[in-house]
Amino acid sequence: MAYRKTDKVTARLADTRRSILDAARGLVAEGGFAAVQMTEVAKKAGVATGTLYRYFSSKEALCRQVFREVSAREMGMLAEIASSDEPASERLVKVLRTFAGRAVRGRRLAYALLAEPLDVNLAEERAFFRRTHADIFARIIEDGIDDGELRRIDVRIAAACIAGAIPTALIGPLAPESHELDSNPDRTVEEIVNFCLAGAGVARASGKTRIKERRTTA
Amino acid sequence: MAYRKTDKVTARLADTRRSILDAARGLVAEGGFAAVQMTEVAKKAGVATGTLYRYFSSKEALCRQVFREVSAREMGMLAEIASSDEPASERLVKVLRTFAGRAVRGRRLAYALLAEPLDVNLAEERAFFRRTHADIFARIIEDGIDDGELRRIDVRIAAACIAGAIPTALIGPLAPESHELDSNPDRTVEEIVNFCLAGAGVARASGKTRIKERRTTA
DNA sequence: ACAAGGAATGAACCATGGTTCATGATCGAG
DNA sequence: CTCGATCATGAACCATGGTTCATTCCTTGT
Repeated sequence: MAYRKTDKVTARLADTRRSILDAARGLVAEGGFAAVQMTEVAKKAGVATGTLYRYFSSKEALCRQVFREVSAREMGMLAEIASSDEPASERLVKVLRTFAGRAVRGRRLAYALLAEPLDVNLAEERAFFRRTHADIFARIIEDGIDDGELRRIDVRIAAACIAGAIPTALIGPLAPESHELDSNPDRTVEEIVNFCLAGAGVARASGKTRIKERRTTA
Repeated sequence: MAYRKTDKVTARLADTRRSILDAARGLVAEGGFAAVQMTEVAKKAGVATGTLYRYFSSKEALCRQVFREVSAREMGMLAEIASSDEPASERLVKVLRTFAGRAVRGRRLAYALLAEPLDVNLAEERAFFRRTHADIFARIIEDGIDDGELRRIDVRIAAACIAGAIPTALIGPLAPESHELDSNPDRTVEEIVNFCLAGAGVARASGKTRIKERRTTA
């Protein structure tokens, strides 16, 4: 007979694959998908460029995989909260806080996932990611309406609004400057969450918002 | 003496410049900035590719100019409404309706301006465009708060939320499918506007104000 | 009409960066 | 140890699309 992969080899292959994915993910975390160049990935992973193509059929395939892995973690987190059995408004608050909070803390990665200019192939992946978000929001809002907790609105549109408002307010070019954000991310998150809740018709249980600053932009 | 541009020549030059810009704008309207290729622009404008470089120093310069011209019209429109002396909540409603309404009707162009993946140079231009939007929203909200019409919120964040929610809900991958949108764009617009108003704390006075929106569309 | 520019041309050029492939190293089985 | 098969290598290749520039065509003022 000829050749049959032994476990050790299989493991090594898996390792290499992992290290390629890790390298790519690292580049994304540093400079977004724009910074993913095959030569760089190879260098960082400690393999030759040609090797990349033994594990991924193309740059696109590699990037897709990275996108999936990174986004899966986020989605899972939100999905879990969403499926708890608390009242809808409570779940909504938690989901929004988690979404906004995680984005604010991992801004670079969040930017790559949500807002970075990227080409059509990856845009597809992002579309899925966003749709999933929106679905999670929509589901909760729908529950809330069914239970009479929320006023009747078009859940899909409200969900889309939320899915757009949060990233833009946090990480888009409109976002408060980084230092500002870093100095008090929780305030910002809270404010954004409030906007979305109000938009979705959640009667703001918490009475205190204590806001002082009110800045006119330039 | 040698040569001095005559008026006729100056006019012709201006014409050529215009036709180049128009050609580029046309391509943007059809396929976004991604569809702007110098050879295509030249063909469409009826000139040689080299000629383009007599009028614009680079592709980037051309695209920037196109972006500015297109976005200026939109911003002017909103700014005008915003500066009227109606009560803030009224202005806010009008501005949002106009923004959303125009985007929905010129979805392709709106996509190019607001959401299309584009490279950093143009992204700068877009950032300015968005910031201006947000400033307009912020100004109105601030007025509303000062007049006691709106509850106190962080105006910049609310403005950013609005600026993010509208495009996403309308033209992003989350948007209702086109046929759906086309069949009843006004409903969708109204629903989005409602979300934003609620988010900004406008007590929905709505006895349904039928507003004739201004069309100046290209 | 003609000389002296400016304007227009478009094929050639070039930079970027993804992909390939001939070559050599490594591995499994007999 | 040796053979056949797989894996790894990285320099060469290629496609895309923006930019250049030698050449030609037009305009202007005498």
